[in-house]
Amino acid sequence: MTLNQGFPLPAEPDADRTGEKRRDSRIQVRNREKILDAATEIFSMYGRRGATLDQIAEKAAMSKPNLLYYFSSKEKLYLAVLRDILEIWLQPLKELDERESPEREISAYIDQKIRFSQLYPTASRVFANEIVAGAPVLKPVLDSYLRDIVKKKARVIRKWVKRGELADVDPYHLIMMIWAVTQHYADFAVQIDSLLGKSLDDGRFYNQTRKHIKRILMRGILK
Amino acid sequence: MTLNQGFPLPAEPDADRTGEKRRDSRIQVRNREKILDAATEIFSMYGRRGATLDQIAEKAAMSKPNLLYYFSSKEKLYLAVLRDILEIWLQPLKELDERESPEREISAYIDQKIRFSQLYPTASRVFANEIVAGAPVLKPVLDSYLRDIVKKKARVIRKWVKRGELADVDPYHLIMMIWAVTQHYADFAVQIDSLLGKSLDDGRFYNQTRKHIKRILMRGILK
DNA sequence: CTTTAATTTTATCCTTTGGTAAAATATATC
DNA sequence: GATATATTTTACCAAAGGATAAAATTAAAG
Repeated sequence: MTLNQGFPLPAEPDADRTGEKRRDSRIQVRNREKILDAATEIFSMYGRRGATLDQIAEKAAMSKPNLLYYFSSKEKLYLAVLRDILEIWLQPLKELDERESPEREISAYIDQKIRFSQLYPTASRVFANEIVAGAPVLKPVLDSYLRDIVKKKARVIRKWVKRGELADVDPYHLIMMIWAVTQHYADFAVQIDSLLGKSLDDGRFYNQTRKHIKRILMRGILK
Repeated sequence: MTLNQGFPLPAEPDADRTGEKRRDSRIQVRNREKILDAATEIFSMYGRRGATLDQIAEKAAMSKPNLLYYFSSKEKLYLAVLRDILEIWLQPLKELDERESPEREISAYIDQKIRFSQLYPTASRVFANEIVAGAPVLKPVLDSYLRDIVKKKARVIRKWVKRGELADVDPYHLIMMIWAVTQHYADFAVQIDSLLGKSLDDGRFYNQTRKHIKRILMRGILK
């Protein structure tokens, strides 16, 4: 993963990459990524506080002090992980385009969200964990960045409603409904596995899920 | 809270209430409940592993050893909290009755679920946390108890479909969709607060949410 | 090949945390 | 109100966990 760019989280103020040293060596890149992947997994299982550097270091196959050489504290590492996630997470929403039909746009949005659940279930869980925990770290971002984007997109949906292309739905509830349903398949994957013995990794199941969600939701909101 | 009865989690084998002593004194009941409430809150914020006995004890306004007098370990306390939650959580599903119309039954089910999200948001979050974390403790319960109930109720839904009272929906996906959407309002409450400045505590918002969810879902699944 | 800079390891520190022991206090029962 | 039982407090402990220092090793540059 690691497509972190221009993200609105406080760009870690220092310690990591101070004073604009020579940029990431090959080894630097490889290890940072190894750590971020390991951290994502451990944070998804134990949460920001329950996760330990020992576990992460072990999963990343390096010593704890070595890990701390790349991310100077647990908190910074957690931040780095979240930064990566939020960017991917929000991308699809930004693409909702009022000039297209709601049928096409919302359908595509659901597709992308469920795709994300398939591709990055662990990342999704780190995010879920952070929010369920009360967003101790992300709260400011939710209050500003997320809020703005969603407000903008709510306007788009409202326009569709006014044009009579969509039933009279509340934009916010609709968006949250889509989030809830699509993320559920990543966040509550164990439960789904217990009930059905399936996961989104299974291509058949993935498609069945996708279609089912879309069928019900689209029927529910189209005129 | 604390309506724990006949729950399928391993009835704590000993240590608490060994050898059938004289039953809970008034003080016993009061303190157990105080602790369970505090624990629910702390576990919901920090997870099973991130939560500390110190925090829980402080919130319950007693010393740590005193707390340990009532629940002999953190793990036992966590179990006790989960036990309480799961019972309430599953109750509504058990009530789905094939002899009634799906319109009425599913509508009532959604009502009950969203009600639970309003009444016990913190409990819901402890549960969410446990599942997101991979259900380290509840997995066996999901694999047996939950699985059986859901299987039974899936049959009910399938019957409605066959009778032509319901669109051709997959029962499992439908159930999960309802879970996802209703629990979302408790589990991701911070996010909703960030976006809308509202919570289910607000009676107006509660009703608007309830109706909106039902409108879309019912439209989506009724013939 | 050196020399310099980047990376990794080893040893260690201090704090937090789950849990225990035993004394002290309060409550209930006769 | 004395005795037994239940509850609470105080004082600890060992292990875990985040973090640092400094030595050792490896890689890069000239």
